Amino acid sequence: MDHIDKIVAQWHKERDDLNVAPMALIGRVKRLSLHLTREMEKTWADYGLNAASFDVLATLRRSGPPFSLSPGDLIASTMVTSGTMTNRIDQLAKAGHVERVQNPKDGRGFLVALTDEGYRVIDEAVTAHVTTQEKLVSGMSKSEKAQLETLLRTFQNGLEEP
Amino acid sequence: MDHIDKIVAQWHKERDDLNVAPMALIGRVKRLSLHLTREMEKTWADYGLNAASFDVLATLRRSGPPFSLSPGDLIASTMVTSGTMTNRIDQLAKAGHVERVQNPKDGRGFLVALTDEGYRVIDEAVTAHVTTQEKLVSGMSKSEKAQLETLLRTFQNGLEEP
DNA sequence: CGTAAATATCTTGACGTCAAGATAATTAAT
DNA sequence: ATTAATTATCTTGACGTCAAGATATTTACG
Repeated sequence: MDHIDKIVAQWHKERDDLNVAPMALIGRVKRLSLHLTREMEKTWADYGLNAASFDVLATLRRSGPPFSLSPGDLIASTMVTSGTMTNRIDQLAKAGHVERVQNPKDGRGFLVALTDEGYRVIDEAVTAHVTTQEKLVSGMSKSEKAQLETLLRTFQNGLEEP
Repeated sequence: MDHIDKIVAQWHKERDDLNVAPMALIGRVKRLSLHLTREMEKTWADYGLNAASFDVLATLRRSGPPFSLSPGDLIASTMVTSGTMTNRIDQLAKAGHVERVQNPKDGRGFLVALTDEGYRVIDEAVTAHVTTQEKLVSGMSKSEKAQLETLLRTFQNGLEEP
C-alpha cells in the first residue's frame, strides 16, 4: 500500500463512478519522474549544473564535433520554448560553458558552441550522471528493465497517434 | 527510431565507454511524464485550474468529509515545500475555492477547507480529468497497462531502499 | 512552573519556464 | 527588383517552485 494506492483507494470511496485505473498508471509515471529528477539533480549540482544547463550541455556534447548547434536545434531537442532557451544560453554563456558564434549560413541566427571548459565540465558531469542513473535502476532485474523500456515506448507511441 | 533512440545512438558514438541503458529508461520516464502533464493541463485549464491548484483541490476532495486538511497534511501528500503550499493556498483562497479555518486542536496552524464552490469545481474537473487520462492510456492493451503498472511500482520501490 | 526544544506556517529573494509580442533577416511571389 | 510572408531569436511580464530564515505556538524537561 504505497502512496498511489492510497490515492486510488480514497477516490474509490468518494467517487466510485470514476475509472481510476488510468490515474494510477499516470500517477506512477509522474511521481517516479519527480523522484528520479530530484536524485539526478544532486549529481548535476556537484558540477555547478542543474537540469536546464545539463540538458543543453549534454545535447551539444553528444551532437559530436564541432559541438555547436543553433538555438532552434536545441529547442527541438529539449522540448522548451524559445524564451526558455534564450535564458539557458545566456546563463551558460555567463558561466563560460558556451559561446555564441556567427552562423555563416543564416544571418538571423547564430550557433551555440561548447567552450573547451564547457566540454571538460560536461564530459566529467555526464560520467558521474551515468553512474547515478545506474544506481537508480539497480533495483530492477535485467529483464524487468527491458520489459519496462518496451512498455514505455508503447505508451509514448500511443500518445502521438490517437 | 524515436527521440530517445537518437540520443542513445549519439552518446554511443561519442562516448562508447558510457553505459547508456539506464539513461534510455530514465529518459523515457521523464519525457513521457512531461507529455502527459502537458496534455492534462489542457483539461485543467478548462476549469480555470493548473497542476498546482488541481493537485490541492483533488487532495482535499478525495480526503472525504469534512473536506479539510492542514497545510502540513497537504505538503506530505503533494511533495512540495511549505513555501510552495502557502502560495498555493493563497491563490486558491483568492479564487474562492478554499478557505482557511482555525484548527481547534493546534493554535499554530489552521485547516484548509473546500468551499461549496471549490467542491463543485473540483468534482466537475476531476470527472473531465479522468476522461482525459482514459484517452492518454488508450493506446495500450489491458495487459500492457497491468504489466506497466507492476513494473513502475517495482521501480519506485527500488528507489526508496537501495 | 518556566525555560528549552520542537513544530507549523509564513516570508523573502532567486530561479526556470512559459505565452505573447517585438525585431531582424531570409525566402517567395509578383 | 520590390514587397510580402516566413523564419530565427530575443524581450517582457507573470507564475510556480525552492531554500533559508522568521514568527508564533506547543510540548518536553528540569
